[in-house]
Formats: sequence, C-alpha cells, structure tokens
Amino acid sequence: MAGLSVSTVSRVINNHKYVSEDKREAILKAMKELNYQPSTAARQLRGQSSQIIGIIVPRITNPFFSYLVDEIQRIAYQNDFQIMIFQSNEDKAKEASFLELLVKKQIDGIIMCAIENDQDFVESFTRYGPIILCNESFESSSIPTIILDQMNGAYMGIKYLLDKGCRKIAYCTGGLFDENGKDKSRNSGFHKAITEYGLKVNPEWIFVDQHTIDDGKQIARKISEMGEHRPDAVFTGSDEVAAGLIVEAKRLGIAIPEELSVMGFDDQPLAELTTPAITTVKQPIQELGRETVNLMLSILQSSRYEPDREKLKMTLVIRESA
Amino acid sequence: MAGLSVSTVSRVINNHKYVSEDKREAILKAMKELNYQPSTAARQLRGQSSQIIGIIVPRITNPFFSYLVDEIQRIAYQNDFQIMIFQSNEDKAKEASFLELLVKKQIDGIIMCAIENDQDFVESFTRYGPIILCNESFESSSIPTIILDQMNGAYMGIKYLLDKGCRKIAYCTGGLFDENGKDKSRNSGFHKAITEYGLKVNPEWIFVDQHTIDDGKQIARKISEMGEHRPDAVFTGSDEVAAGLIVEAKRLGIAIPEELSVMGFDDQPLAELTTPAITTVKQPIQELGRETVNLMLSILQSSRYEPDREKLKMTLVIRESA
DNA sequence: GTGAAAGCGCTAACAC
DNA sequence: GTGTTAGCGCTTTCAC
Repeated sequence: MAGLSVSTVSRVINNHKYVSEDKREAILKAMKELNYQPSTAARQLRGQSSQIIGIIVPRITNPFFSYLVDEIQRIAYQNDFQIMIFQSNEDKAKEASFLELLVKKQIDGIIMCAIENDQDFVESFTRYGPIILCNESFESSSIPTIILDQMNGAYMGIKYLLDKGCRKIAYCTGGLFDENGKDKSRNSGFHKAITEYGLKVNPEWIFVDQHTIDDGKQIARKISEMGEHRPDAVFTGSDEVAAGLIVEAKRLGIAIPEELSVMGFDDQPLAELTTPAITTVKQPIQELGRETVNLMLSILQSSRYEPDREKLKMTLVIRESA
Repeated sequence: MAGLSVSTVSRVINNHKYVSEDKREAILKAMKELNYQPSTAARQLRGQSSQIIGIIVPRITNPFFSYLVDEIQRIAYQNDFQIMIFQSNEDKAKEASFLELLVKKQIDGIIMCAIENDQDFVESFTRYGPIILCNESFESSSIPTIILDQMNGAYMGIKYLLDKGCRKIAYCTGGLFDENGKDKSRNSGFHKAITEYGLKVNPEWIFVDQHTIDDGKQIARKISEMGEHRPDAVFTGSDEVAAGLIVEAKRLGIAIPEELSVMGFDDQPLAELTTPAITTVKQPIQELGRETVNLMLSILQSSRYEPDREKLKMTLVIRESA
C-alpha cells in the first residue's frame, strides 16, 4: 500500500537504521490505516521469541500466588512480555505438559512456583529455554533460583511463640514433614528453634498436608479433643489454616490467644479480618515476584541481573492471635 | 529418522486415516526418541489456531476473578486449550493492547470479564475472532454474553434487609451510581426494592467506587460520624468491603447487626471468617465460568452450545452480619 | 537506502 | 498409502 517492499516495511517495524524518513512515515501511515499488526506466529517461526513467559503455580485461587502473579505480570507487561499462567494442581502430568510448551516454543521461559516432578526431569527441559525456580528449590541444582529464607521465617515465628512463654508448640506443614520433602526448610527452622529451648518434637502435635480454611477447622476440633494433652500454641504455616483454626476454636470455646496462641504465615489480607486478628510471618511477595521476573527478563535479553537478596527478608507482623 | 516423508509424519500427528499401522508406529517411536514436539508457531502460521483463549479481568487478586479463572482454565485444559490471563487494571490502553492480540492471531478468542473501552471499539475486534462478555454487558449488542442476574441479586439482598425491618439502607457500588455506568443492574435492583417499600434514596448513604477492605473501613468511619443520621443497614456490594466495614465498625463500638446490618456480595471464603460472619449474596462463579468457556469452545469449534441460564441464579447466604 | 529471495516448520492439495 | 511441493508472514542476507 505504501508502494514499498516487504523488507523496508520490516525494517520500519524493527526500528532499523538506514530507512529514509519520508518512506518510514509513509509506511507507518499505511500501517495505521490498514490496522496492521505483525503476526506473532510468523515472527516466532522466524526464530524470534514468543514474548511470553509461563508461570506454574499450584492454584491461582491461593492469594499468595495471585499476588505473586500480579506483580510478575505488572513488570512483564512493562517489558512487552505476556504472561501465561498454568495451574499444576499438584499434578505431575499437568506440570509436564506445561514444560513441553517450552519445547514447542510457545513460551520463551518458565517460572516455576511449584514443583511436582523430580529434579532430573525438570532439568532436562532447561536446554529448551530458561527455567527459574521461585520460592522452591532443588538440592544443589544449576537452575537459577529465587527463594525466601523459609527456614528463618519459621524460626522467627516459633521463636516468638517460645519467647512469649509457649512450650507446647503444635506445627502444621503443607508438606509431609519428611526430611527432604516439601517445606523442609521451614521444618528445620522449627527444629532449630525448639532445640535451642531444649524441647522435643511431639508427633501428636504435627499436622501434615494442611492448606485450607477447612483444614484449620479440623485442627481446632482435634486439639479440642486432646484434653490434657493440648498444645498451648500452633504454628500453622498458612493464614488460611490459621483463620479456620481461629473461627472453629472460638466456636468450641477455646480462648485465643489465652489458651492457644495461633501463628499464621504469609500476611494475607484476611489476616487482619478475623477476631482475634492473626499474628503472622509476612513474606515479601512483591519483592519475590520482582526479583524473579527481573532475573528471567535479563536471561531472555541476555543481560546480567544480580538479584537483591537483601529485599527478600521475612518479617513478623504481630497482631492479636499470638 | 523414521525414513519417511514429512507429510506422513504430519498425517500421523493429525491422526489422519490412510497411514499404515507399521509406519505410524515407526514415526511415533522416532518422535518419542527425539523428544519431538510440533512447533505451535508453525501450525499457527499455517492457518491453524493458537489453541489459546485470552481472559481479561480487572485484577486477578480479586478472589471472584481468581475463582472464575480457575474454573475456566480447568475446562479449557480438558479441551486442549491454554489460557492467557490479562489484567486490565481498569486501564483503557492496556485493554486495547490485549484486544490487539486477537488481530496478531496470538489468541483465538477473548473472554472479557471487564470492559473499559466503549462498545464500538470492542465490537470492531469481533471480526478478528470471537469475543464473549462474561458478567458484563453492552446495551443491545451482538456480542455473545453470559451474565448473572445482578439486578435480582441486589434486589434479593436489599429485600432481605427491608424484610428484617431496616429502613435506612446505605448502598455501596463499585461504579459511580450513574444511570448507564458500571453496576447499573444492581443499582436498579436497589431502586426496585426500596421503591416497593415506598422509600427514597438518601444520597448521603450512597458510597461509590468501593472495592477494597480499606474502602470498607472508611465507610465505617464515615457512618460512625453521622450520629443521628446513621443508616441502620449497609448493602456493600462486595464481601471485602463488608469485611473491612465490620472490622472497623467493631473497633468503633458499633454493634453488628444490632445497630447496623451489613450485607456482603459474592460469598468469598473470607465471608465466614469475620465476627460476625457475613450474610451475603452468593454468585454462582463456577457455573458462570463453565457456561462462558463452553460457549467459547463451541464457537471456536463451530458447534452449537446453548448456555443453561437456569444454573446462573444468585442465592442468599444468611450468616450473622444481617 | 532499498528490493529480491531464501527459509523458519508445518499442512494440504496434488501426483503417483 | 506415501511423497513432492507450495505457501502461511516474517526477518535477514545479499545485490544493487
């Protein structure tokens, strides 16, 4: 339409030098009139990138992840990248099918905020594009990893309960409390703190695979039935579990924090809504998202970026439940 | 590698008939060994679809939308579609840039759960691919629309407050309470209910542009300062606003529901966590997501699908705050 | 400065 | 049943 060749048009689109000003303008004008948009498919095929970053999360309905994704997307958008969100739903096969999209070149890189498959399997995909672990990690892996100090987070929370005078501390985990499984860093923070106080783990007070408000309610019921052997505090590892626990404990007539201190984790919006409001360990979600996506962008643009680990500190938010 | 031509390979990938069993197996074997994955870019370029559906939401951190997206993605995944989530952040230009992806053929269709630009502009994109409005609508548009009966939802909520004996009902809206703007259906449900009781709108008790927990707290403070002219009930239009309102009202010594009834909207998980727990209007989010994505899938696969409007009814969830 | 032409990986029409 | 080939829209040499 501008009476020029495709190559000149391409040069204009890609901001090449050596295009005379008048022709550039003629082309831009024609593009506007035709409402022309270059086909991403063709550009991809030609060896360019898709300008899409994939993010794997367990579930987007978990506020921790929706806020994380929110921040990642905000920054990606500023850098002309789209985000594709995948929910692994703790399903190995589903996660694998997302990693395959890297092979298909549908996405340029993957940020994994959840890991279902084992290390070797995941690492085998790194040759198709960058993979970054976000708030998850493998034992000594070459995969770039941005991680919060979960061990210290748990340690801080437990230490606070101990300093307050609690000695019978129950502990909830989203994992299975095994040596090398999920949440192992938090587990060791827990161990470290109680060991410092010369205490031992009471297996009756360990609750595994805890995630939801309903899980929290269940715990309240179990604790209520323990009679003499009740703990005097619960580290829940999740504001949602803490919230459910508080609501149900109140219904059962357990006074919080007098009879039972409850410590959350994350500092989600709901933490200030319960009565009593939840004392919790705040994770710096925005900073986590920012460092992760900046690292990804730098890899994709083959520049350097040194994550600022200083910003990734957990903090204690003291409210009423402990 | 299998010693066969590309076309035969293509036929195997696309499950064509007329491929002998032995060659098919040879090809599948080679594909496995090479860890081969067809390039989506090339397939797209060849005129196929991208197998991606875009969803525009205001913010993914709003639980209403994260649950909606969760359901849509679940069903899309079952049908071999990926989801690309866009956050418009109530930004016209951002929304426009997402609609352009339809032109670039990066996505096959768009589900709009938020509308920032005007009708003509949005409709101009329908020639590039299907657009469906989800829980939003234009006045008499040809764009397929799946919508909940917001008018009835608001009516139910207000009616309940009136039946309980409240006569001084404050009303919050996420929009601006104008005739044709956002949330106009809810506004008319409100009008309908109070008119039936022979009441009038008190402009002092109308709160516009209310969305967050903090907004709710502000309302509590304003109401507290009204002295004699306090309302005896608030229809918040959002569980988050209701939650903030309840927390702050309690701090200010306003008894809920005795002095002030509070009605939420959505039935989000947090609705049962506050004290008192929130009485609210439940939106059938899963059904909404399901009908919407099924309609989209049917359009993309050029089959027919008749949305089941029966399932899209709002219900009242009575707890303690009203 | 600009244009012609090759080729990215795939599918489908056509030939055999 | 299988192979050959054109062409999707773009970028990038290579000529001029």
